[in-house]
Amino acid sequence: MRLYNTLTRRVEELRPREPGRVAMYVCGPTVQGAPHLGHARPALVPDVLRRYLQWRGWDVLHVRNVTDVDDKIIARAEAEGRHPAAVAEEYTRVYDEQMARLGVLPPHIAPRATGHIIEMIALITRLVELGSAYEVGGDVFFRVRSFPRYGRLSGRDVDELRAGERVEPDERKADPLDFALWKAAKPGEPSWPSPWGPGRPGWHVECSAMAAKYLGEGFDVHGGGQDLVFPHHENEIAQSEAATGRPFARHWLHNALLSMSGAKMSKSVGNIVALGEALDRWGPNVLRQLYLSAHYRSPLDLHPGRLAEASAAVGRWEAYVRAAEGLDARSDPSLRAGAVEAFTAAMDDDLGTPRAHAVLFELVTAGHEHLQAGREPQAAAARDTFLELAGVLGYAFGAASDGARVGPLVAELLRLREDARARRDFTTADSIRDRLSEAGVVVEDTPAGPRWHVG
RNA sequence: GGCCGGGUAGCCAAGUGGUAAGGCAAGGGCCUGCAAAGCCCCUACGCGCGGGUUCGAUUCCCGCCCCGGCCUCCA
Repeated sequence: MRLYNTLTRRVEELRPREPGRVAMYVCGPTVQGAPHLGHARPALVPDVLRRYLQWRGWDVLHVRNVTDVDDKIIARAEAEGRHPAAVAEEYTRVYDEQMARLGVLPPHIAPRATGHIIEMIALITRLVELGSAYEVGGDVFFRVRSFPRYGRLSGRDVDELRAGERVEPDERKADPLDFALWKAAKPGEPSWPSPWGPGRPGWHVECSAMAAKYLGEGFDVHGGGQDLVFPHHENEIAQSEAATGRPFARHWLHNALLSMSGAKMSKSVGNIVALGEALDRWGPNVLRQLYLSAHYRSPLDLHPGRLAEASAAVGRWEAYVRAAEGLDARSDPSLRAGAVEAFTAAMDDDLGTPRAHAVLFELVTAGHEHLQAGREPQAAAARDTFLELAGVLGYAFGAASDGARVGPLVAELLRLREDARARRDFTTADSIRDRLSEAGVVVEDTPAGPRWHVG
């Protein structure tokens, strides 16, 4: 398995600390509101990596944190007259629920920042002892220039950073580059006791503390959105490595961002699409197809028509699964072997999901050809291989349970329609089909009789 | 200004030092009572622009242009 490593700017072999066992930490949500389409990509990319590695027989330990204390959560709580923890709790649930709908496997551990204040205080204390951090009036800052490798991940030179250019720096900092590890409590804000007085943690320190707690030093993969490379991940490295003297994470995985018709997705532009609404409208497979149709390191631009394309693609897949339903599974092993080889080659090469999609399309085309030629074992093998590989990417093709309750009714109507067709009463036959279509039931005539599905 | 991505057909998107996967859309055909689904055919003399290296470059090198991101606790 080869993966691009932001740290080295190269595609490198993924060599886990323990052979066959990958420890992965991914930056999760700040639970300040409902997730939007942009939040889905950094959840889906690690999900696909994890599913693929597991399919290849590796063990994966997946940790994704929840940032449940932060300025925006506090601001929202204040505006709504609620306790910040209530806001965080609500949106943690919303996030988990929507990730489940998207088909993202839940992480094995989902630590919350507020549950790890003690670990963070211990880390900060250590940094203060070592001289890497200093306290000023209840705040504690990390001394960036004390960490020689600062800037390595993001390719920045400390002397060229324009800290303070866009935002007035806190004048108590010894250096404008320094960042907060601990923030003294302000009235009305949540706070915890600490050696520096009541306060709350800075953002970056939670990931350092929680990754260390659950994955230890030098774990394998650390992931997140590209926008987190600087300063968040740079700061995580500085804090962690300054404290331990050891490498923090071996492989840094960053997904490119999403744009909407060429524009950044942001509240001020007003082009945010809520993940929940997109799921309602398109369903998990279509969204997943959309995200995986581009390589994870390429920017993904959404515009009208893009979702429709993904929907058409998934529709083609679903149509084959339906067409090959019920075929005996006496398989043609050569068919699976070839597809698996192409699929594996694509995925091993830095998670080449677009090429993996091509393998799926080719399986579907081959399957239809076999089906049309009456070669059922091969058609069944194409279906089974398709379902297996699509499953590795997280696609789910369940039975059409939606229609179960109306099945007998539809069957009766189709029987009436067949009678009409036998009489060449096409007006009645088409009327029945049209009415079913209006109700969401698609009818397709085949040599073996009519088939129907919801959709 | 610095750093990081990206610029391949109408749209999306792989890929390679030797002549461009796959999908969507469009067009033609087959099948069908008509559809739907499916199958077949068709679609980039060209891979942002200009140089260079080479027998040969879209793929390597140099310069430039355009788009996006980060440089502020944005996924």
